[in-house]
Amino acid sequence: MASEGAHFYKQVYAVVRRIPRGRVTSYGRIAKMLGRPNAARAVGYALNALGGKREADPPVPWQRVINSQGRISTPNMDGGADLQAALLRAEGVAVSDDLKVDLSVYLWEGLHLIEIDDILSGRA
DNA sequence: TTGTTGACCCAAG
DNA sequence: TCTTGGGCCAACA
Repeated sequence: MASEGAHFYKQVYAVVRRIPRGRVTSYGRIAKMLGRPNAARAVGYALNALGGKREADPPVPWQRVINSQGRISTPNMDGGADLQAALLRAEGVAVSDDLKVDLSVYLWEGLHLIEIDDILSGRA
């Protein structure tokens, strides 16, 4: 594979970038894709680091990542949660007043670990 | 190396 | 629906 030099962060970002517009997925789901079914916290940590800049280069659609309850867990500070809801709505995702998304409709199943490897190899 | 923290997940009550 | 408690992982001091 493309060397394990790729850190967990990179893998997380790679997967998040593959989330189709108008779809959402959960932290745990991403973690499972990376072969770490219980590393949801680490995923959140990665996105938290990204949140500091709000956008990275290349950009990461972090707004499409929510918790398994279909609820936006982004900190309200800096209007993060509100911004996320707005961005999702702009993509056609229905977000309730409680910042909840119907996963039965918008959930993105995700990729398989083997596909992740392909992406990290640069052949997306 | 240890302890703490975090945009989590799951099961119970 | 909300609150607890336990657990797993990665980054940081």
